[in-house]
Amino acid sequence: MADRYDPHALEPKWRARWDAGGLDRVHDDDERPPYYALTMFPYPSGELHTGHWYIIAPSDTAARFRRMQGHNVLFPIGFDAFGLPAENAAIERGVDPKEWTYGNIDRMRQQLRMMGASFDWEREIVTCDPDYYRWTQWWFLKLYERGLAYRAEAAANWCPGCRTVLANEQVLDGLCERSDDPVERRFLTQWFFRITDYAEELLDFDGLDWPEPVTTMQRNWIGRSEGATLRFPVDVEGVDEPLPVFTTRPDTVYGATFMVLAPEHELVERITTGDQRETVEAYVAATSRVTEVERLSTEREKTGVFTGAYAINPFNGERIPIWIADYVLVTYGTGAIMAVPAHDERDFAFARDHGLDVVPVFDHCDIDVSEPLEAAFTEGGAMINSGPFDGTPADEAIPAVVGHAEAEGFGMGAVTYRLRDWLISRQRYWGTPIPMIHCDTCGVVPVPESDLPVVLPDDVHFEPTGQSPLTQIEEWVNVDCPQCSATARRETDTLDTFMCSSWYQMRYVDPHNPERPFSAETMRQWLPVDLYTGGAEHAVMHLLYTRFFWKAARDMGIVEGDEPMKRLFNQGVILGPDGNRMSKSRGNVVAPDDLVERHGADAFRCQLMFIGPWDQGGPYNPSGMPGIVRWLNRLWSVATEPPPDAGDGSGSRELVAATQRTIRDVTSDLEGFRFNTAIARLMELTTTLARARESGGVDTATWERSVETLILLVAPLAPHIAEELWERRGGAFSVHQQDWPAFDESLVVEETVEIVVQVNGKVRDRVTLPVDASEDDALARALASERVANWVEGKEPRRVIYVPGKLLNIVV
RNA sequence: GCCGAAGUGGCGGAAUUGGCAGACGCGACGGUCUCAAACACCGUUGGGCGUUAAGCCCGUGCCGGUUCGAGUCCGGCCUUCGGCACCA
Repeated sequence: MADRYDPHALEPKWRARWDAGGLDRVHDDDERPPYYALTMFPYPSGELHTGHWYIIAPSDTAARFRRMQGHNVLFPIGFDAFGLPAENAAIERGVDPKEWTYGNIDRMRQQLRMMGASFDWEREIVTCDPDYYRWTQWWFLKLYERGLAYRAEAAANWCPGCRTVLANEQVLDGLCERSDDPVERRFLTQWFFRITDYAEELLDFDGLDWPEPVTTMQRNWIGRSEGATLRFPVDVEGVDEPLPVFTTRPDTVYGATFMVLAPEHELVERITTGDQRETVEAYVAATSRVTEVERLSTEREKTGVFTGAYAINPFNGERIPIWIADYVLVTYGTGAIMAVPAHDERDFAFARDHGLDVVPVFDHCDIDVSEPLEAAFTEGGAMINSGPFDGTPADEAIPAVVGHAEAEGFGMGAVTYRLRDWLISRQRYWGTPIPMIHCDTCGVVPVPESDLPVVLPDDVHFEPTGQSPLTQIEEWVNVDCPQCSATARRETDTLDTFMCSSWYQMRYVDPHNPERPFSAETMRQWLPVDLYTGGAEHAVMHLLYTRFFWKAARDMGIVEGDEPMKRLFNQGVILGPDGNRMSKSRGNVVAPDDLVERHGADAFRCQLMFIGPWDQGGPYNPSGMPGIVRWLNRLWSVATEPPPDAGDGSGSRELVAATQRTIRDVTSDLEGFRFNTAIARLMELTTTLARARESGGVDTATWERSVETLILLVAPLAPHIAEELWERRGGAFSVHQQDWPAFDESLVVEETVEIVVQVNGKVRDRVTLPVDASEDDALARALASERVANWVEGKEPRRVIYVPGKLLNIVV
C-alpha cells in the first residue's frame, strides 16, 4: 500500500520547489497571449482572515485555469498599505506606523504564501514604499497640470473619530464609513479632483462586462438629472443678478409660489430684510448645529424661515417670497429652488406647514383641481393656470416651457449631477504627502518632478489634534520655494488612500521601472485588466475613482482605451457559521491558519469554493470540511493505487465517457466561476474511478488516462496535491504547465438513451430507446409498457409530445 | 419610500433554452473492518398513505394564471439580505 495523503509534508515541499523553479514568475517576452487577472489587494491589517481566502483562493483557481488553457497570465499581489489603522495604533499604543505596517505585511505575506496562490512575488507592490508613492505623487502633479486637481474652500465632511475630512463616497447615512462616527460639516480649504468633469462619460458602461448591480449603483451615485436652469430676478435693492434655480420640472413654473434657498446660500445675507434678520440668523446658526444624520432624515419636519425678500417669476411677473430651509442643499444644483407645492411632495409639505399658496398647474383625471389639494401630484394631463401654455399636454410641456425661457433669455435646458468632486486631502500622517509647496510670493507651487518623492518623515509625534502631525515637523515643513527660493511651507495634508489604489493595477505591469510609472510597451501588452475580482463594497468608491483615473490618464496620452477593467466579478460576503458577519464581538470568527494547520491549504481552498456559488457568499461552517478531506483522500487513493488486475475493457467505454463529460462540465463551470459544481463533478469522477477499480473491467490504458485527466482538472483547485500526484505518476514538472484536457464529444455519444414517459404530464415509466428513435417508435414502445397502459386505459391519445432524447408525454 | 438580489430536505446547495426536483457534500440512522477508533469502507435518508410489496398522493415562500408539462414564464402579495434615500 502506498503512503497516505499528508498535506503537511507535501504542501510546503511543493511551494519551495515552485519558488526555486520560478514557476509563478511572469515574463513579458512570453509568447502566449497575455491575460491580466487581478484580485483586489489587501490592507495589511495584521492577519489574513477567511474573507481574504474567499476572495483570493478562487481568483487563483481562475488564474491557474487560464494558464493551463494557454495564456500568459499576470496575477499579481501587493498591499494597500497606507491608512488609518496604522496611525491609530501609533496614537493608542505608541508603535511606529511604518514598523507596524511592514510587520503586518511580513506576516500576511507568509500567510498568503501558505495558500499556494500563484502570485509572482517579484512584482509585489506596497503603496507606502517611497518607490511606489513617488509615482502616486507624480500622478497628482499630472492631474494638477491638466487642471484636474484644484484647491478650494468647501463644506467638507469631517469625521471627529478619524480626525480628518472624508470624500462624499466615504459617508454612509451621515456616518463615517470607517468609524461610524457622525460626520460634521467644516469649512476648510481642501484639494479636490475634478471627477465631475467625467460625470457623463462615467455613466457609459458600454462594452464592459460588469455586474449590473455595480453599474446601477454607479449610475445612481452619479445621479444625472435632466431639466432646466431658470433665472428669477430678485426684488431687492442692490441685487441685480437674477437667482438661478435648477429644476427637473420647468413645466410647473407657473405653479412656483415661493423660492427656497439653502441656509448656506451666499445670497441669504444680502437679501434678508431688517425685520427678518434676527430670525434668519438664528435659523442659519441652528442649521449649522444640526448633524448631517438629522438633516438627511426624511422623517423630519421641514423647517425654514422667510427672508423678507421677494423674487419675480419671469414667466408671469408674479412676486413670490424667498424662504430659506435646510431641506434645500447648498451642494446640489444651484443651492436654490423654485417651490411648486402642487406638484412636489416636499414643497407641498413645506407650504402646508408654513401657510404658503398652492397653485396647481396641471389638471388630473382623478382630482378636482378647483378644490384645495390634499397632496401634491406629479403626473398630470395638460397645463392649466399657465397663461399662454394652458392646454399644452404633459408630454409636450417641458420642451415648450424651456423653449420659451431660452427665447426670452431667462433660462435654458440643463443637466445636473449628484456626483461631487473627489475630496482627496486628509489631515493625517500615514499617507502619501501631497507634493505641493505654499509660498507667500508665488502661491501654490508644485514640487518639481525631479524632487520626487516627497518622503514622509520618520519620528513623528502623534497627538490627536485635527491637524496633520506633519505640521509639527518644522524641518520637513520648511522648504525653499522651487520658483523663488524664498522660505516656503510644504502642504501637510496627505492623499486619500483611494488614490493609491486608483492606479495600482498599472504599476504591476512594470513594477520596478525607475523612470516612469510603467513603460508604454508593458502598458500595451497587459492593460487594461482582463478580469478583476473583489468585493462589491467598492462599487462607488474605488471602482469609480479608478475609472476616473484611467480616463484622465487616457486624455493625457498615458494609457490607451476607455476603461481600466474589462470584466469585473464580485464575490459574495463570507459569513460566520451562524450566518452573521464574522466579528470578534460575536465570537464567530473562523481563523484560516487553524484550518490550514489541520487539513492543509488545498482542503481549505476547496471547501471555500465548494460551499456555494462564489458571487453569493454565505455562511462558512468548518463542519463541512470532512467531505472535502474524504474526497482528497479518495483522489489520492485512486491516483496512487491502480486496479490490482488488468481489466478486460468491458467497462472502459463508460469510464471514457464519464471522464469526457467531466472535462466538459468542469471547463464550463470554471469559465463561469462555478467552483462548487466543478468540485461536485470532480468528486463524482473520483467515485466513478474508485468503483471501476472495485469492479474491474477497465483496461490499463483507459484507467491511466482517466486518472491523469482527473489530476489535471483538479490542478487549478488543489494545486499541491495535484502536483504531488502528477510527479508520483511520472509526469514532467509541473502539472501547472500542462495543457488543459480537451473535450472530445465523439467519446460521449451514446447509442441508446433513457427517456421519460409521461401520461397527462405525470411520469409513469422510463424506456430505453435508440438515440435516433422516431416519435412513432417511441410511442409504440411506451404503449407496450404495462405501467403506461394502465394509465392510458385503452383511451385514444389526444395529443403526443415527443422531445427526442428527453421525454414522451401522452395526453388522453 | 425607491432600486437590486434571493426564498428549494435537518444544514450548505444542484437542476443549459419550461421536460425525471433534491446532483455533490455535511449531518443523522443502520451496517462492515477493528480490542477500540478514525479524516477507512458499504447502505438508507423530503413528507404522507400502503402490514410487506408493487404502487399512489403531496411537495421548490404565499395566492392566482399560461402550458401537454412550471423551481424555471406572467400577474399580485409575504419575508430576508444588500444598496440608495429631502438631489429639486
